[in-house]
Amino acid sequence: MSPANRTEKRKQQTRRHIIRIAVALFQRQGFQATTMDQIATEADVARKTLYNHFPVKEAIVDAYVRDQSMELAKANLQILDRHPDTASRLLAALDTAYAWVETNPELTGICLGYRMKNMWGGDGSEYSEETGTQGLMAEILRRGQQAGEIRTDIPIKLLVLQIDMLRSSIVMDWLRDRESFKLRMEIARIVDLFLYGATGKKG
Amino acid sequence: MSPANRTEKRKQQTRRHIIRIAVALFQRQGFQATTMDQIATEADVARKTLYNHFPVKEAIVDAYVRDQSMELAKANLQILDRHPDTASRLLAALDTAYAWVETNPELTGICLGYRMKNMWGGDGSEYSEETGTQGLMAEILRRGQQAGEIRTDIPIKLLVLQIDMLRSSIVMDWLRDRESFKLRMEIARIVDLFLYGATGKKG
DNA sequence: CCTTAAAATTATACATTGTGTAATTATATA
DNA sequence: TATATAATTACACAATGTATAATTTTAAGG
Repeated sequence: MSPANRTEKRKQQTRRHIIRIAVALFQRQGFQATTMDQIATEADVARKTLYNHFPVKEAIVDAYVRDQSMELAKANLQILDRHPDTASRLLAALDTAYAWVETNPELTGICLGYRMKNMWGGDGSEYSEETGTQGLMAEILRRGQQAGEIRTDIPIKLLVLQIDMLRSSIVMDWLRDRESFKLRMEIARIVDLFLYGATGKKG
Repeated sequence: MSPANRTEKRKQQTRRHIIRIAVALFQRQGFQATTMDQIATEADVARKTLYNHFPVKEAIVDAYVRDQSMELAKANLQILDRHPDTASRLLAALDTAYAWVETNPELTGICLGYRMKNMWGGDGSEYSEETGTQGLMAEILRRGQQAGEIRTDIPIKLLVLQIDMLRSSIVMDWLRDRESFKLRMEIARIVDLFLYGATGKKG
């Protein structure tokens, strides 16, 4: 048998345990105020074990958000068929993503910052891992291409990045001043920008 | 007289001095291999003085790139009139920006990572400071709006962010594998994507 | 010129982060 | 049971970034 039955299971178990403990601390005291030492003590593991699983503190948040994103995306994949075209599918998908953001503003900020840093500063190994939401977006765009609604001369990866950036920028603005506007009211606008570009001319 | 004549001048002087010494070390040994201690010693200032001017090591690179960007943009502002429309102006502006990136790949990566992290993770104070290139882009788009080529229902700031992201993503790909394509060959494609969106339909 | 106030630099100590190495424990395989 | 592998652990360490107070430089006023 491969060395990945009880060993691997146990490893994933402690990994999940660390995430659970850490996120609870983050939500209670804030991310900055929580030290790796504290997480280690609270989770009853060696500090080194934390670093075996997560290279930096932000990576714990990233892992947590990825898990959440994956679940959200799975649920959303099934309701795509209820929508007739790319525009409405994007609207629906973004709407649920925003709902999560609205209830987890702190962690969202940490996570976005971490991913952006890795996307550009890192060696690229991290960026390749698709999150749930990104996979969902890719699927929507793929269907759009088949329907002739989305251009095919741009790699889907770049299109996903672009819509992701637009989404993130709106989230960013909202994180700055949460009272200034309702998050989902901006969705239609950025979807339109994404689809028809800066000229706004619709064929 | 305001307390900002000799004092401020002297401060900016040490600031520039630090940047000059630090960047030289980065280019000689690499960013990671250069410690703040080393920069302090080499620049003949206290380590604490570094942190008075720059909160983290990456901020030194950011400051340097900002200076460079400002000079590039100043030169470019004057040749905008030679180009007839928004598309060709964007092409020209991006072209010079890429030229700089091609000769400074290392620092570009560090700088992008730092800015992205601050843009989302930080408190926003950093993001508001426009770089030279961003100011140039904003000016181009403003003229485009006046000429009726660019939509006016989206804040220029968001449009600038978007083109900046597209630009950065291409740079990122290029940093990963510098032989895979010529950087400026991709310019026309992303300008087109920016102007006409994911549908690619041109009015 | 001398004094005082403000600002920048410095010296020092410190908590925290992240890494490297080797010892220890638990699991898989033979 | 014996052995190899993988995870966890203990320990030491370099470097980052922060906090505080002392010291120097400059600005402003009598």
